[in-house]
Amino acid sequence: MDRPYDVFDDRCPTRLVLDRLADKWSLLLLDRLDAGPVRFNQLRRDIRGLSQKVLSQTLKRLERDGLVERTVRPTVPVSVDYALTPLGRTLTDTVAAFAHWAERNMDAVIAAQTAYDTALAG
Amino acid sequence: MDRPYDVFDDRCPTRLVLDRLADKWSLLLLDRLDAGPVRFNQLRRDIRGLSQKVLSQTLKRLERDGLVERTVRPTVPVSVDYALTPLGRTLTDTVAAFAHWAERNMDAVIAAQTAYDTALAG
DNA sequence: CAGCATCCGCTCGGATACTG
DNA sequence: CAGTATCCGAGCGGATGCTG
Repeated sequence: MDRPYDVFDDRCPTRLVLDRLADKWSLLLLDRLDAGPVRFNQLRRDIRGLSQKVLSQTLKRLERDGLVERTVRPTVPVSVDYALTPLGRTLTDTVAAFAHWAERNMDAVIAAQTAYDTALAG
Repeated sequence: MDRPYDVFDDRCPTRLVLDRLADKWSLLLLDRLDAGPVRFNQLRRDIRGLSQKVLSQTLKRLERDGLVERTVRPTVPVSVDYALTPLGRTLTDTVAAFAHWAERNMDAVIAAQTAYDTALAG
């Protein structure tokens, strides 16, 4: 079969999707949602440094792309939780791999940075 | 063992690494370099839409983080090629998964977007 | 060929205040 | 609780021109 989509082509629509996914907040959100449905303010608390505005924007985009599902429960006051769709769930392994990579290889990265910087200074 | 690093903590250094990796151009570069060493202008040509300035910046950051190795060969004129380090190679599976995901699930994403948009319009 | 330097528009994203 | 609305500064990144 031929390749209908190619991320290396800047006119390919996959670029737009890649642009959304290749985002710090999107990755952290998808990773956090893997454990199960989470409510809005809980996400805000869990993902440190994520402002309410950006959280709202990012969730909306992920929902539009079909990765996240928004559920409103008619309590008083209203409660909303976010969960991964089946489509979104196909990404969690990859997303988790990313986060795990940073945490597991941080020391190697720091070492490389130090070596790089001292090589310039020397 | 305890967890020395936590990407959900905004004071954790892994956030900085995640920020670098969670970038469209970094992902495309790492993916492109998986096939083997590539020269500067070749990368520029292969990754459509990537400007020379951003290519240069991104390569330098990836080199500093220890993911990419820069090799200068004393030809005339000088030729430079970039390759993945062993550390960088530990990421390529994940990176490839991302790119492949976008290409393979594009139709589902488009369908979700259309449904989302028409739901708003209706 | 493989970059660096500069200019600059534009968007991202933080802070703040307000609503059902 | 779960958002929306607005303001605004910082920086990403494209365009252009120049170098060894």
